[in-house]
This record gives sequence, C-alpha cells and structure tokens, in this order.
Amino acid sequence: MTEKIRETGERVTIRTVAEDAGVSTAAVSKVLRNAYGVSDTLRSKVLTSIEKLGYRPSTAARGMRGKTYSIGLLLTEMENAFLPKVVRGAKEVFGAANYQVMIGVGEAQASIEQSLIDSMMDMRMDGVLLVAPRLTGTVLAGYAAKTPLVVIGHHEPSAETFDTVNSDDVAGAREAVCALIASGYRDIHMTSLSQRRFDMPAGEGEVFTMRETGYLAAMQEAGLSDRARIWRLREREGCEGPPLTDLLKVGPRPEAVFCWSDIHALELINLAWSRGVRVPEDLAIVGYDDTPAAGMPIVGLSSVNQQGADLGRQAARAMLSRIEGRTTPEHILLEPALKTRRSSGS
Amino acid sequence: MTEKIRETGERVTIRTVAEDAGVSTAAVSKVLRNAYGVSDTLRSKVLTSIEKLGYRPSTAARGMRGKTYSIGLLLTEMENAFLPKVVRGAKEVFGAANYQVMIGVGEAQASIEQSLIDSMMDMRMDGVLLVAPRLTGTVLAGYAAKTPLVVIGHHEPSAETFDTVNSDDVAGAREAVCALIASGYRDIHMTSLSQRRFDMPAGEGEVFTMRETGYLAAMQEAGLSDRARIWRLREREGCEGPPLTDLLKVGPRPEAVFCWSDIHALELINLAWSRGVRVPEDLAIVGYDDTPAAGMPIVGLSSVNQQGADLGRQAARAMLSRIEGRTTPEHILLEPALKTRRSSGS
DNA sequence: CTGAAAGCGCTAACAC
DNA sequence: GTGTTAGCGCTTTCAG
Repeated sequence: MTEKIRETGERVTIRTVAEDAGVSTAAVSKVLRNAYGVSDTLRSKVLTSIEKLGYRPSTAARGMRGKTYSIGLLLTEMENAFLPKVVRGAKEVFGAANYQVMIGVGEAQASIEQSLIDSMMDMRMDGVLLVAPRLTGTVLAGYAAKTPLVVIGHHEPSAETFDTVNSDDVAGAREAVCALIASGYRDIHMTSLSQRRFDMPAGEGEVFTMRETGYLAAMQEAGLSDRARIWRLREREGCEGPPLTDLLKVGPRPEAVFCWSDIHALELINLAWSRGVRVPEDLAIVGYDDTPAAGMPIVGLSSVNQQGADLGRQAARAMLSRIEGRTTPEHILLEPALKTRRSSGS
Repeated sequence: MTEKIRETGERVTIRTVAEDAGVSTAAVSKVLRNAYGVSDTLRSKVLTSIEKLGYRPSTAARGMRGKTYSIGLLLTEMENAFLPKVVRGAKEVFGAANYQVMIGVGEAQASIEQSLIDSMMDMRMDGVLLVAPRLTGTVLAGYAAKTPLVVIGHHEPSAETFDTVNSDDVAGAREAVCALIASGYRDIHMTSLSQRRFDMPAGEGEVFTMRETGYLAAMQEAGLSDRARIWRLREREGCEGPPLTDLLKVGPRPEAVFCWSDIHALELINLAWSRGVRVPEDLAIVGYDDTPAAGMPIVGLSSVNQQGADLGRQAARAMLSRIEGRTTPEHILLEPALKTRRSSGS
C-alpha cells in the first residue's frame, strides 16, 4: 500500500532514492555527506538516482541528527551601507564550503537580536555569525556555550569561547585624527553614540568606544587634549543625547569633526551644505566605513576604510575552523586605512 | 538511567517539559501551538514549566511534521538602498504574527536565487517571499506549486498560483517623464538595463521593462516619440550594453534623463558633477526608488518613491493569508509618487 | 479534555 | 563496503 502511494507525487526522501538505486538509506546518507567508505560504483548509482528523482535532503530532518550546512548571519540593522561588503565576503567563503547563509536583521534592538539568535539555534544552524551586535560579552559567552560563535565589529579580546574579527578601530580613529592635525586643524571634535541605547547598556566592546579611545589618544599625542570634545549623539528621537544639529549651532564651531561613522559624517556634510558652511574650508570632516555615498564625487567625504569584505571572509574562515572542532579562541584584527577625499582639506 | 542524565545539562525537549508539568507531550504540543482543546489549568501548568526550564521548541523537529513559523525572504542583492524599507515593512507584519524572517541574498544571479529558494524549502520554511527576483514566470510557478509564494517587484499579473505586490511602474515612470516635459524638457532619454543579463534572459515582468513602457507612453502622449531613446546599460564590466559614460559623451547630449533606478541616477549625477555638466541647467535627472542618497540635500535628486515599507507590509499580509489557506491569487498594485528635488529643474 | 503511539526524514552506531 | 536499526524532537490521529 505504502509502496503504491510512493509511485505518485509523493515527496522523494532518502528512502525513495535508496530504493531506486537499489541500496540502503545509509549508503545514500554517506554519499550525501561525502562520508568515508563508499565505493565509486555505489556512489555513482546513488548520484544518478538523486539526479533522476530530483532529490533534495531535508534540512529540517538533518538538523535533528547531524548538521544543517547552514549558518546564521545576524545583522544589527540593514540600513548601514557598510554591511553588504561584509556579507559578500562571508558568503564567498561559506558558499565555497557549501554552506548556505541565512540572514537575520536585528533592527538595532538587543531583544530582537537575541530572539533571532535563538531562532537560528532552534533551526539547528551550524554556527552563528554576529555583525556589530548590541550585546554584552556575558550574553555572547552564553550563546557561545551552545553554538559556534564568531563576532564581527565588537571587541571582546579576552573572550575564551568565541572568536572576534575586527578592524583596529583605535588605530583607524587615530589615523583619521592625525591626518586632520597634519592638515593644520586644531579644534577637532568627535561625534559618537550615546552610551545608553535602546534596551541594553552599551558594552565595553562597541566599536565607537574604541574609536573614541583612538580619537583621544591622537589629540593627546598632539597636545590638544584640552580641545578634545566628544559629542555623544542620540540615535533617534527620544533617545538620550543631543541631536547632530547642535554641533553646528551651539557655541563656537570646531574646525574639524571626526565622525565615528559615515552615518553621522554624511548627515553632517549635508547639514553644513544646507547652512552654507563650507567643507572643508569652514569645517573639515572625516567619517568611518568608507561607504559608497562617501565615495560619490559630489560628496567627497574622507573616511576610514575597514575592508568589509575581508572582515567577512576572515570571520567565515574562523567559523569554518570552529565548526571543524577548534576550541581555542581567535581574535583577528585588520588594519584600516584612511581614504582621503575633499572633506578633510589638503 | 536516562532519568539521571536528564537532570544534568541535557537539552530540554517537549518531553522534559511534559514530565515537569506532569502532563503528556501531546498536551505541551497543543499549548505550544494554541491548538483547540486545552483547559486553562493545563495550559498554565505547561506555560510555567516552559518558563522555568527555558524550553524552546526545535524548529528543525517541527519542520518534520508541522510548520516552522519562519518565512524565507529572498533579496536579489544587498546593495540596493531601497530594500531595507521593504524588509522593515515585511518584518513588521510577520513579527506581529510571530513568524521569524530569514533572509537570503541572491547576488543578482538567477542560479544563486534558485539555490536559496530551494534551501528555504529544504528548511521547511512556511513560505517564501521574493523581492525583485531575476526569474521567469515559469520558474516562479514551479516554486509556487510547492510552497506559498509571494513576489515583490516583478510583474506577473496573470499568475494563478502565487501573489504579486508591485508599485505601478508604468504610472511611476510616466509621472516622472511628464514632470520633465512639464518643466519644458523635450530631449528626454531613459536609462534602463540590458535585456540579457547574467544567466537568465530578462523576464517580461521585470520592473525596468514596465518603466520603459511608462517612459515611452509619456513621450508619445507629448508627441515626442521621435526623440525617445532608451539606453540599455550593462550592469557590470563584461556584460552586454554600453557604460553610462557613453550617455554623456556620445552624440548630442539629451536635456534630461529618466533613470530606471537611483543606482543609475546617482552615478549620472556624479558623472555630470565631475565633468562640469550642471544639473539641472545642462542636464535634468530623475531617478527611481527615492533612496536615502537621493534625499541628501547635497545631491537633491528627484526620484519616484514607491513606498517600500508598504510593499513589504502588503506582501507579508498576502503571505499570511496564503499560509492560512487562500488559493485565489492576489495581485496588488500600489501608487508611486514622484518626489521632486533640484535635479529635475523648476 | 487528555494521553499513547506512530511516524516525519535523516544520521550514526553497529553488524555483517 | 554495505545494510540494519535506533532514535533526534516534534505533531497528530485516535482512544479513552
């Protein structure tokens, strides 16, 4: 009876394939996973049947016993134009290793990020790759105990149970500020983010914190500590911190501004343009991330490039080796490079 | 023996919960799915245990019998700045209905898109939502036979087995071109895409095709058919079609250009700026999608807004009702609206 | 209203 | 080398 049914439009499973090829389901499973101990004859018989029947292994079923060959990639939000490169880099190496990448978008809220990570684990994805998560080291360690975890854009150098891949944000910020100083600017401010954001306190490892450190270091080295000022701006209406517009209208304007991200820098460059503040003559600006918009000739925004694609690639490689069994943590730091354009002067 | 083990750090399953609550696994399952026929006492007992044990249902296991409460969202590529709004809109309604959204990125290649859709089905996701896929109607129908399918940004009005949600691209293009005509421009060209792209022939339903129709209609209505010209540009090096730079240097320059997408429009506006071609005095430009960059004051690009968030929301609603059992197709068309800025003149 | 039991499609021992 | 078999964690009849 069951036999009869199978002949019609029934779903083709590993059993259908096994019957068709005249072998056991175990044999099929082995071929599927390139497992050790299958003769070429058997393999080709199975492969033929798979092809013929259009068989596809059920990831759901796989997830119950073995691996799913899929990894979850968590993005904090989609708006940041810096992310596509990271994703592309990661997909490149995951794809080559035959892993599918499924992306979750966190809407910049820790609670959503967590629920997404949980879901990825519920789906039995083989690993989770986080990009600039708004989570604390403790929370991250919690997840790392349950699944291979790699984090991009969040400094946690002492983490023992997961890997981190970062651009050297301190160095990047320092380079940007040094360039401004070298161009003759002295009153250099910085824009950053308000420490307390959404539903979580800002972690130590957040990139903007590191960039603040780099900024302050550069100012100090140049003996400009007393002129240093960090504007910790709010991210949205209702959040803590002043709006960006304050920077242009309150008190004496700085000569130059180093923005923690192109998000701020682009906003600022437009604000300046709208108010007739000339860039860089009246106000020099340097951003971070070297987003596509920064590179538009009409914008000409100097910005620190942190090689997004490389971050993605390295993280994917780390993930792969972790899935293979590595347990010693890896903390990779890439060198950023300032891309100079009009906005930062000569 | 098994009992003992369970007390330690064993994975908590539906069985653990059942034991803890002193009920059957079936009861737990029903509570989980809000199924019919559970007393309030039983429900609260179960809920308490779930909470206490931190139980999370395995999506993988669920996928083998029932639904996974997850839907796959396929993006053609990540670079397009128009997509975040669509995703946000879709997530908004899916989230409210307690569905997780997992995103796949297609890298603008039909073969990758297909493999991603297959993976989503392998994972037993409850439905697949495609955004601007580079697939033909036939291929789409093939998938629709196997899973609930909704498509955004691909016109397939006669599809019987899946839903489509689109902006009225013909109307949007017409509005853009009419605005240019109303401003006094006559030599109005359009940029579009080369028909044959990557690994698939361009489908009839592609949005740029519809926009070409709208452009030609507007030109004809104004008696300007003989001045109409469509530049079908290549997407990358090596593809078919001329590069955008040709538009500025070959033959007499048009007075205005309607670009099928902001991607072209932004490139063009920058090209013009770099070469000292004034916008809009020497060349008026209108784009499509009203991306964030178009709205930057410094750019000031007029562009057709197609309400991305609404597209996402409507598509998600369609998906939900389809998952609930609807089989009659829905083809939704939203009205776009031109956002006028400096680039299109008075 | 509640529970027992039969799988869903696969993998991983373990036999042969 | 290859086949047998026992589950993975859930949903879903079907009895009680």
